[in-house]
Amino acid sequence: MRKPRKLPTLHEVAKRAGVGTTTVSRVINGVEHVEPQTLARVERAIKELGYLPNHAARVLKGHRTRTVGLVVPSIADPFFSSCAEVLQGIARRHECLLIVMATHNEKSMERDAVNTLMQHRVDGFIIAPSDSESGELCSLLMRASVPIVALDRPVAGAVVPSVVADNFVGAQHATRHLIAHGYKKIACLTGEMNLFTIRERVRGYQAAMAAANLKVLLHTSIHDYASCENAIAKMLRQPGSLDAVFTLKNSTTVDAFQALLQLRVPVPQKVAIIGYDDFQLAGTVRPAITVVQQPIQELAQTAGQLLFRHLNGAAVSAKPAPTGTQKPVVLKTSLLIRESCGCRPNQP
Amino acid sequence: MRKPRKLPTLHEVAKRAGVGTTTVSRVINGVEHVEPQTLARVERAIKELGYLPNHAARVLKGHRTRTVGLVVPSIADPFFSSCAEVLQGIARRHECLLIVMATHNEKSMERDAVNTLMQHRVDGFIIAPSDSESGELCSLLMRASVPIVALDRPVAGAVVPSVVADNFVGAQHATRHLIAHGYKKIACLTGEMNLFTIRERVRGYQAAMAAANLKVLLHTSIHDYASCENAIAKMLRQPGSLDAVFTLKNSTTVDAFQALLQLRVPVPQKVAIIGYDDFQLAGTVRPAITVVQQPIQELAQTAGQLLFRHLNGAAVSAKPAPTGTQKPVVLKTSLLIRESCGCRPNQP
DNA sequence: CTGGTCTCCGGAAACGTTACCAACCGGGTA
DNA sequence: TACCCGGTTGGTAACGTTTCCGGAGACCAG
Repeated sequence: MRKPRKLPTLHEVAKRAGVGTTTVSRVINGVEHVEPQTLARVERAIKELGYLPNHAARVLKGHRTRTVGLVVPSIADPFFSSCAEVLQGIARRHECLLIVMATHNEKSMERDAVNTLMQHRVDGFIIAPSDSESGELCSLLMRASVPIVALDRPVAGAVVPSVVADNFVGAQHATRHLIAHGYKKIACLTGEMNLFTIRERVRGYQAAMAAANLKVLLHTSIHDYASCENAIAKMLRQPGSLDAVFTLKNSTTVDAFQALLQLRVPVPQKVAIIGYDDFQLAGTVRPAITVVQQPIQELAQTAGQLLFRHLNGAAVSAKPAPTGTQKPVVLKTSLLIRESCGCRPNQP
Repeated sequence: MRKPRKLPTLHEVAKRAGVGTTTVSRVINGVEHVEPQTLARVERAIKELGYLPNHAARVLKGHRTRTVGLVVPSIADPFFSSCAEVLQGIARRHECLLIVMATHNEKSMERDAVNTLMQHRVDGFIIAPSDSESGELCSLLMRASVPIVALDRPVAGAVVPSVVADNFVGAQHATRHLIAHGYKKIACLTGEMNLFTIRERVRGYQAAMAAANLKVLLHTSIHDYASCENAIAKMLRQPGSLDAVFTLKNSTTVDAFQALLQLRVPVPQKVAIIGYDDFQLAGTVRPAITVVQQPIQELAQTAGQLLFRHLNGAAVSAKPAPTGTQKPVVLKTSLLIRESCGCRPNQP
């Protein structure tokens, strides 16, 4: 019962136009040396038949698929969906199709995604690797010599070029800012510690605290609103044990802020807060929330540029970098100062 | 200089395993009638060579691509990226690949997207049509008889099944709620009026206002924060000319809310506000914002189910629906009552 | 008139896979 | 012995393109 799939082929166009298949092929590829008259005939036939070239057949013959894959933890996450949007634009400009796959930070899904993409013979990869899964990536790289660039997180045993934000400095800067305000009991609410970015941010926080001789207050098991409110309430129970909160993840920032409001803690008079990653309404809410802002657009943009430079430019040799291991491209973050850190709107 | 692209083929696997290509094909397709011993040999060869089937070649032979396309205005938009996430999950469950394309509500990009997807011979489409562009869709439908389902907005001269939210009732309900609170000067800040969803919401607003004998206050040219604040400030200048604001789009809600705060207008004591579409922090902000909540998950889910039912189930005949035109599936919205409409947390 | 260089065109061989068909091999049955 | 049959195999023709190669004219110089 499954017959209908039958689009016109190049042969049918050729027959209808009374020319050979080669000529039709030349026309759809915009090759010159075709008489204007025959060209018109062919174009008419194409239009009349509603012909659309069969991508699979083209790929099978010529070797490029004009397709690149993007592998990210989630499409719904604002950070990665922004990246996807930017990258799709870049791909479009290079007449490429972008295929986005979500891994939910699971190894098996990541493997699946890469596999699927390889079966589709994508010309290149951009991937936000779920940590320490680079073995497979590298083997794929060598085997197929398909260009890969890592986004947001470097690949562990990395010989692949990567573009990341400066998580360490970003977190360090934010923590120092709180310290400069005179806060001493600064708690850090992390996200999943198995993520490279989170670990870097923790390191930055720790470095700043250590440099100021302050005690590190790390909470690594916050995963939803309840646990967040719980942790904060617990700290508040002993007076003077909490000055400020530094949250390392978007959703945690929101949770913590909401918890502080819920617990009727004046922000920032009693407890200040800085979050990592900007979000919608962070500036609208009262008090407006100070955050570390990531250069999302630039991150995606440079990753895309890097990939397409490899794709169009010089051949990808077996040794991608003459220097050995690739230095990752590190992009600066910036502290977006609003009110929740204790600053007045127009004052540092 | 572009040599390297050379993955092992089925032939090479066959040669290495000392069997025919047919046998290898049987193995990778999990067909029975293969002796355990040869199966093992083949599987070993596959592993050793790192063989991955060439999707293009498979497609060229058998006719299904196990690929579906999703065409939406934007990937970065939370509404559509949530849809994409859900749909990708469904596709995965059906062993299909989802390809997402953004149109930015431009006709040309929509045409491009559909074209590209057709060249890739996707098995089916889910599309949020940028209005009144259904001519092409229909022609494609008939020509190629590839299943399409419309998401969020119906196709104009629709013979294609569609899944939409009840924008009319949603807006009507919200407006009535404001009216019930005693507000009389209720302004409606629309989004792009060429979008079906927005027009429906406007209709709902108008219906509710008319039923209560109230004057319609429509603002159709709000497109950013400045114009939003401007419009509100202008209305406030004449005392008693603004009771409440009903915003029809996510970003407009945020802008309007921010403008009211900026203008030091007590919300909801002086001016109430209800927005269309929920968003992060809508419940955290003070006052918490009442919104019309759309059934995003269900929208995507039923669209996906509809598509895959067509794909797997009965053949898609030339006349998709025996009844003629397709009735769209309409999903209920709900009014998420918080504070900005004038309600106290636990009171209607 | 011959030979060479253009321009325009078409035949046919790939590309990597699947599906059809035939073949082989045991062994059970007449 | 002749026959058939079910479980295993392999050869080979497609699928719709692109590309190589060669042919047919047209034109010009020697």
